[in-house]
Amino acid sequence: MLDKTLSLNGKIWFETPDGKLLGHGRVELLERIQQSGSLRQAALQMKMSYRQAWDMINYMNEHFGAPVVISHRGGKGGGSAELTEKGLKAIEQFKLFQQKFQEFLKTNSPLIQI
Amino acid sequence: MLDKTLSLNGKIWFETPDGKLLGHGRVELLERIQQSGSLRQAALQMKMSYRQAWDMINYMNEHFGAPVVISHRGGKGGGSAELTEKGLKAIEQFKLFQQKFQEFLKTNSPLIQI
DNA sequence: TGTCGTTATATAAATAAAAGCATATCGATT
DNA sequence: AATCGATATGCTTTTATTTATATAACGACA
Repeated sequence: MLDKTLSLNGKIWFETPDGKLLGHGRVELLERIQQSGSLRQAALQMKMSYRQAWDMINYMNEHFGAPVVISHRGGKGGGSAELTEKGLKAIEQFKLFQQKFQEFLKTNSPLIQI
Repeated sequence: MLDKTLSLNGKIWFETPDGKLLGHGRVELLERIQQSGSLRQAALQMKMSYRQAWDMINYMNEHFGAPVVISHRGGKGGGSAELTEKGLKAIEQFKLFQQKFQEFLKTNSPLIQI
């Protein structure tokens, strides 16, 4: 019998041998940094601590081949953060596979037979 | 450029509106119950506490349309646990989609371009 | 050169998750 | 009816994770 209350879901991410590198949450963080130009603002928008956001960016900067975010402290506005080409490419690529994955879920979910 | 150290990975699960219902871990637990006929043995094999294993089974029994495990206490051996048809079907179904998902990852992972 | 707001970082506090412990319950077998 | 080992479940303790707090560093600009 087909159970409509039962659905297939999941998540995907990019990883290196060291572990997870980029998933949905970090992509959203990168996008908000790109839009606001501020790590602090991005963290606030996502209701996460600045510390956690900084740790995420720091981890990515150290594990992608090159930094995904360049940050500046001091100066006008107190400081800022901006995405690198690598960061932009990472977002674009993840979204591509994310879209494919959503299609995978959408086509397979209705096929559950329990 | 193609980065061989970067790969696509992920996980899938069955869920109801109440949340996750069946993923890799619970499937393994069910399989070990099926093989050993004992919740305790299954928990020990997976190095998890009996309590945690019991909670998992209890949650599934209450959220699948019908129980996935029937347990008996007392009697010969002190008690036992066995999978229902529903439980067997759930394992089978999850493994089916899991296999499809692994193919998805395998074919897409080499396509990452960062 | 003093101010400002952000980045950067350590340390402490608070939450949440997991594990461990204790104990009751059960029924075939002896 | 006494025994046995597994199931069932509450409660305590421990561990891990997250969040909060404090403080230094920084550089454009007034």
